[in-house]
Amino acid sequence: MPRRRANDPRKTPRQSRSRDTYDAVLEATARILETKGLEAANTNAIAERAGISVGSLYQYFPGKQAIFAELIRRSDAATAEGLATLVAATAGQDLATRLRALVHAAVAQQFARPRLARTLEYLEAALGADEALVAADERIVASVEALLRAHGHELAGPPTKVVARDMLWIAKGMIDGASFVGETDPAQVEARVVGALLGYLGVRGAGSGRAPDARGARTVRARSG
Amino acid sequence: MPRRRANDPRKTPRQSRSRDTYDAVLEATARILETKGLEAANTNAIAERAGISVGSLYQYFPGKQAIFAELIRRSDAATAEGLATLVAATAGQDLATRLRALVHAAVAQQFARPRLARTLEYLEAALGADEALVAADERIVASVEALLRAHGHELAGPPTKVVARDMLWIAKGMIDGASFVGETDPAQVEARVVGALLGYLGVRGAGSGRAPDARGARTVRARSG
Amino acid sequence: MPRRRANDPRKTPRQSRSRDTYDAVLEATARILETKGLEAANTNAIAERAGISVGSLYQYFPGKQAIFAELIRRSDAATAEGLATLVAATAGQDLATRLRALVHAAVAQQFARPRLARTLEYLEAALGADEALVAADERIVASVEALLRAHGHELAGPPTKVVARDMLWIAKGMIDGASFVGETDPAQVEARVVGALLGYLGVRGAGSGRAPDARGARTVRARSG
Amino acid sequence: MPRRRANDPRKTPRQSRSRDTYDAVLEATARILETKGLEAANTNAIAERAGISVGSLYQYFPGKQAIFAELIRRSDAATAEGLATLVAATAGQDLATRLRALVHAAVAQQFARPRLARTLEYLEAALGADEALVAADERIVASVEALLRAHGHELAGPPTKVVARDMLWIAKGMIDGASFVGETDPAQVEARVVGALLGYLGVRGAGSGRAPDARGARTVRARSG
DNA sequence: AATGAATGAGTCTTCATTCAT
DNA sequence: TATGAATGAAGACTCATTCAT
Repeated sequence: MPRRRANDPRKTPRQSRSRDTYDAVLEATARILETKGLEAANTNAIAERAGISVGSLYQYFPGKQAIFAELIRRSDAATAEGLATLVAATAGQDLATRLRALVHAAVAQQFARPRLARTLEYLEAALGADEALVAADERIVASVEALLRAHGHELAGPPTKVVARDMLWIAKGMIDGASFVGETDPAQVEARVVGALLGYLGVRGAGSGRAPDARGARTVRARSG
Repeated sequence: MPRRRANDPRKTPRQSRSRDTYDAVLEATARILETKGLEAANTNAIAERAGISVGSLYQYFPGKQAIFAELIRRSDAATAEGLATLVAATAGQDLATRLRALVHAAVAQQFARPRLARTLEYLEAALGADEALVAADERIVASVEALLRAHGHELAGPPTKVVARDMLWIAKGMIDGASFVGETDPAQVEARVVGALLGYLGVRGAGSGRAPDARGARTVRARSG
Repeated sequence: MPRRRANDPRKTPRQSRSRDTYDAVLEATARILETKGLEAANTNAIAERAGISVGSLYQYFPGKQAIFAELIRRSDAATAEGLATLVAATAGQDLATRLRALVHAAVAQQFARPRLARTLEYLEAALGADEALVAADERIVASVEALLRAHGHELAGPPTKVVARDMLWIAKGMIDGASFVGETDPAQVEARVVGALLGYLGVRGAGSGRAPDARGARTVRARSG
Repeated sequence: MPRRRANDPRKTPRQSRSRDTYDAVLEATARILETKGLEAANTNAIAERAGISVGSLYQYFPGKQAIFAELIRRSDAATAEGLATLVAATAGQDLATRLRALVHAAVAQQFARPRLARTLEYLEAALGADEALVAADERIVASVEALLRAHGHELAGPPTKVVARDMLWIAKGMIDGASFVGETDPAQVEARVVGALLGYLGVRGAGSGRAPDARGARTVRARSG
């Protein structure tokens, strides 16, 4: 429910002391969301967890929603950043290898704080878009698009942007699902996600140098059906 | 404020009058979730929308959470039911066709009430599992497993159950994403999802009788990377 | 500070039970304003004094300001009503006598709850006008206008309406002042106010049958100045 | 929240720098009261408007109430001063002329900052009397008393002090009222107030050299009533 | 069974005041 | 002396739940 006030932070803290307090609020909120969920994330609890008073909290954020908004912004910005970095760092390698790197990072993040990720996702939808959010999202999609173009995807099928988004949703869906169901081995998840992405692209993970079935990929015998 | 009481409905109403009231509460809740979101779904609003008094509401449900829980249960049960029916109804057809049928139904449901679906999903995670929920989930997975087995999947790769789950998460991720981003053409989404699922299974949609790139599938040229 | 919500009561209570609660809130507020002042009139205190819970208070009023607004409305309506009644009841009597009756009532009201009257006055200005308030004010002025016309005022000087307003302000100023300074004899105040009003109208209280100086009126010898 | 501390300023600043800061606080408060009202006059806003820090504010005033108190004191002192000066300056002129001068000043002040005047009045009543306030009030009344005595009022009617007070309240009532109702022409108001005062004193404004009805005074035909 | 008024704990937010720097 | 970050008590308002009718 969007409040009347904007969800932008009240003051951008420059001094390190302020910066610390600011970050403490965000981290406290993240911890509460992770451990007790959205309902437990009230301003008093956040302030207490951050080791400050409610009054101080309101000196940095105009309201509770703004804390959530900033948390989402940071999370999305970090993802965008990480993705771009990884895409750049793996330039020259083959597609499967590069995807594996990206998926590895995504899985790691989700498995670190599954509930937080899920809650922020819900909040992102509930709070409504925001310039910064849209920008981060664009960067994320752009990174994947760049990757696809580097491997010749633009030649066929739906627009690259659509394909990039689909890949992101596939990965997100599978990773969320796995963590929700309680899977414990990130490597297994990772392998299956990469398999799914390559499958979606119509590329069998041939170049990976190992049997496709080893961990993730699979084949369905063409039978009666 | 989540009470310790169970989330089971207070009584399973047999009489049709009671049944109507009970359903009215659920439908009212669904409508509010869809149109105004979780924050607006308070017991007073629900009762009013359902055309009854709060007191009556509490005659059928032990608390607000129980209404949500039942909504989720029904939604999941309906999905399980529908899936099983579709799988049975399409017996003998080829895999791609059968998947297309399933995905079609899933897309239709999500596009009908996107916000409701997303909110229930969040609530399902926030409220925690529940016998009935687990049961429904099992049935859903089982339907897909059956489908896979019918087409010879059990022979290779990860356990069929894991594959089934992955497929469900892939579909859910893509469909949610598409509706979130505001895609308007269900057919497009459907085609891409089917493509992704077949790709994941290592089956190129050859049997579908039309060019794979037409709507959903795509190929990546093997290049340098 | 006008709140976002309107200052109209939430529901106009028809049943006597509700009506009682509604009135209890208003009376409690009046009592607190009279005895402890505006700062002490918080919703918790009001509810407690009214013998109800805060929740109930909010079932009848959308907010604190609305309680004040209604209090003002009632006070102004009562004044308008009383004035109109008195003017009608004294028809046929001479002007001085009629004014005396009006002033008598005004003094009585102010002396009954001086602080309440003053606070409501402040709030009326702070809250800003309101249809009902304006209407009551019109009726009040109209009563005095009628009185003036009945005694032939319309023939000379500023518009009757302006004169009527002046008279009201004169009376209000003097009565407030007297009660503020702590005067204890209402009769004295009353006599002086009547004298001032007649003097303003250019009518010496000749017809009153007693020496003008007896209690209120006075004469200044025309001397050097 | 009224603390128990006295409302006296913390220190009477002698140095001009301190004096400036002190005055800046008072002026800032006055401006806020005038433009945004009492609710907006919080210490942070005052300090900001005064161009100082809250800390500094508390170096000069023991609390918020003390600022208001000093503002009232100054306002009343200025009124007392102005009145005394005007009375002295107009010595030898006739009563109507002298009253006109006083009323002119009063109207000018009220029309300059109507909301401020009204709010201070409310605060004066709410905060309760204070030595300095009482002293200023005595001086104000004394000025009017002196005026009356100079024109022979002491010979008849209620004590001169009472008459003086009445005159002050009449003027205040009318002027406040006029500004509240939104009258825009100070001259009109002025004329009517002078008329009312002379009428109260039993003096028709004969000496003023113009028709009494022209602007302010009026006559009521002695009719039946 | 149904009603809906009543409850009051809990939540968000403000702001007068203090105090470390 | 000045600063302004920090404090936390207090206040407005909501809403899940109960219960008298």
